[in-house]
Amino acid sequence: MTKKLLLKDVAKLAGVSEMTASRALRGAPDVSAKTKAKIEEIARAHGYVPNRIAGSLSSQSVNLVAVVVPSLNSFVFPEVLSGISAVLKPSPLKPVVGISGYDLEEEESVIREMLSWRPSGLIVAGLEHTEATRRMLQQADCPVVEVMDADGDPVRHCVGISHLQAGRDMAEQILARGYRNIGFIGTKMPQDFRARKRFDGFTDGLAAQGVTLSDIEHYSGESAIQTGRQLTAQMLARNPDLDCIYYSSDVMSVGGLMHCLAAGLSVPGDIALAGFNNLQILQGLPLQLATTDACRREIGERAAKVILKSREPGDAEGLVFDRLHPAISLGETL
Amino acid sequence: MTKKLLLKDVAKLAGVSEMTASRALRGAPDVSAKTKAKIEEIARAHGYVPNRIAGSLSSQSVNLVAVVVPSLNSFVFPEVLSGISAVLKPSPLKPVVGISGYDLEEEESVIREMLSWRPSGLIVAGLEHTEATRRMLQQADCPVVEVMDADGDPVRHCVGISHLQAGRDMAEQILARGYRNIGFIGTKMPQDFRARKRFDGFTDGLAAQGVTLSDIEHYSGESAIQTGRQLTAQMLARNPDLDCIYYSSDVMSVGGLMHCLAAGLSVPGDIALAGFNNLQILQGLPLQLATTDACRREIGERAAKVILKSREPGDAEGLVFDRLHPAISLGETL
DNA sequence: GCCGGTATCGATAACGGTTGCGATACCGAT
DNA sequence: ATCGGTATCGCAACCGTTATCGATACCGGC
Repeated sequence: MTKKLLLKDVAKLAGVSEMTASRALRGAPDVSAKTKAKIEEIARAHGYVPNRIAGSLSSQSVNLVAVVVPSLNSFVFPEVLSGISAVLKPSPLKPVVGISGYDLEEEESVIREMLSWRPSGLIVAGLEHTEATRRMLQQADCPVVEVMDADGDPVRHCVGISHLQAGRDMAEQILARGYRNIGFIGTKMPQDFRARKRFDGFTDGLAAQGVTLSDIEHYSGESAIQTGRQLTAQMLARNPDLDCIYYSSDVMSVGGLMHCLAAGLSVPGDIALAGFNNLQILQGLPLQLATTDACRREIGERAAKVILKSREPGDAEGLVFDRLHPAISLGETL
Repeated sequence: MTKKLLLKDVAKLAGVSEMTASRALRGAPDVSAKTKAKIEEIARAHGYVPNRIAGSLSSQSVNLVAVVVPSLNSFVFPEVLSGISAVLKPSPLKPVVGISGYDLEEEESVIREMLSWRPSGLIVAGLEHTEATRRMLQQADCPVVEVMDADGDPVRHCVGISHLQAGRDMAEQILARGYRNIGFIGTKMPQDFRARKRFDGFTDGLAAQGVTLSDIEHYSGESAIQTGRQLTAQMLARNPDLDCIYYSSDVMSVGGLMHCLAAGLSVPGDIALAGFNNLQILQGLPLQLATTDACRREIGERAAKVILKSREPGDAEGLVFDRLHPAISLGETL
């Protein structure tokens, strides 16, 4: 491991000034093809890696887009991420991920950390934040997009779906098919605001037709097939009359399906099942589970486009509020 | 959105020098409790967010650990990440993730980008890299840990398992249970070196007892339950005598199980199944699938510890080569 | 009341690049 | 040969913070 190589060293080796070397390596104009080739050759040969810390400080620009999501295990956010990456790919911007762990305090500290690097944009999941976070988002001198959720007051740009509406729509579909004895299994609400809204929308939609939930089960921690299976078993044990269960996540409804398979219950004959997200794991199961597509990838794509657009020269900074309309897929379990 | 607030502004507002303000906000010594409180109060009230670009350039230190993995969709790397995060949590270091997309050229560019930020450490999945990448890892002036894989020559530190051995072990277990008509379903090899090694180890283990694979199927793209189901169906259709299938990933073996359920095949009576990784989705399925635990979380934890240790003052920079020993779980499908 | 020692604070010089502008070289046209 | 214009390059200042070291204030002890 040799001494660390600086731009000045490369310049010296090439017999040019630092400035010329800098321009050559950045592909900036005003460098002859010959000197540029020579400088690049020398840089490559010696393994020069530019110091972007210095570069960014000087140029007052950082080609990074901060993306803050609650978790990466939940199957749902990686998809948003890949939408973002795909759109950013042809641009000089790169996404950088931060994890808030479904904790608003943690989110605040992650966002503060992110903003301290002066990114070119910030994408954050959810509309609920601490007061301090909202102030930061307000004052950040880069575009800010809140994604996933469209129920609430975005600080700046927003791309998402209405989870309230998604819950209501599913309630309607379920009622339309004659189910009346309905259970709900979802995450412990304080953590996941969107799941909470789906729950509220769902009960709302039921109430509109005079139906109330027959049973409710909450769990904490990440969703898992195993958890879905166990809670379904418990719920059906204590409430055998249930004819339908709505889950706050597909992962859980898969667990429900697994229980039904094991217990020899017919779906949807004995019990109907519906989840949310339209995760890839639904493909290939014995039955096509009912779900609502959360438009995860498209949300990511659109959010990234908002960031890109606001970098174009004459951008009017018109606030974007993109409400996508999720589609329900009834599958074979409703 | 007001003018951007600099340290000098905070200092002015507090009636102290920049230096004192800097120290106060960083929790550095040599500041009286009273002035510190005052400065913190002012910074908070005005929403001051320090510029870490400038700070890092000046202090010549960046509290970031770069983590480069092939993908975040594959269920496997998020777990490694969470191991890393957990260990890094009590330290000032934060992980930053980069995605190489199972592409060595892309990996090179991601690592170059990462190193240009001068992180405090680099963790990268796999031992296979381009020549240029190896040079960068060699010359990087931060600790570098290659993870997941232990079959090969690490550039510096290494924490992983032998996938060759994992494949061999599974072959042994399968043969020990009397299966002889064995199929393999795995990713298109050039992309995933570790899957390739498991394949090689597996065929090796079979060959040691005079058995050769009866059928092989490759697929490209990410693993998916659906893909596993389809390929299993195809393979069993053209080769009904098969008594066991080994998959390069649990996600695929789940698909295999789903096919068997649908086709009314008894597992392992008609056909035995085994996968790799010990993913969480295996929990809660109708049958406990055979698999090998890839020690994902522990690998992440250990790698992070290597980074932390090398930051301790008198560290001898002894190269770490940690081979973990994955355990096979036979489940109910072998 | 003087002294040495500690607690607290500030001026200055980096850190490693890039922006802005001025300088030089080179070219064809006059 | 001179001139204007363009292509190419370098000098100096600066980006926002922190390391270093020196200055000042304060305090108890004699």
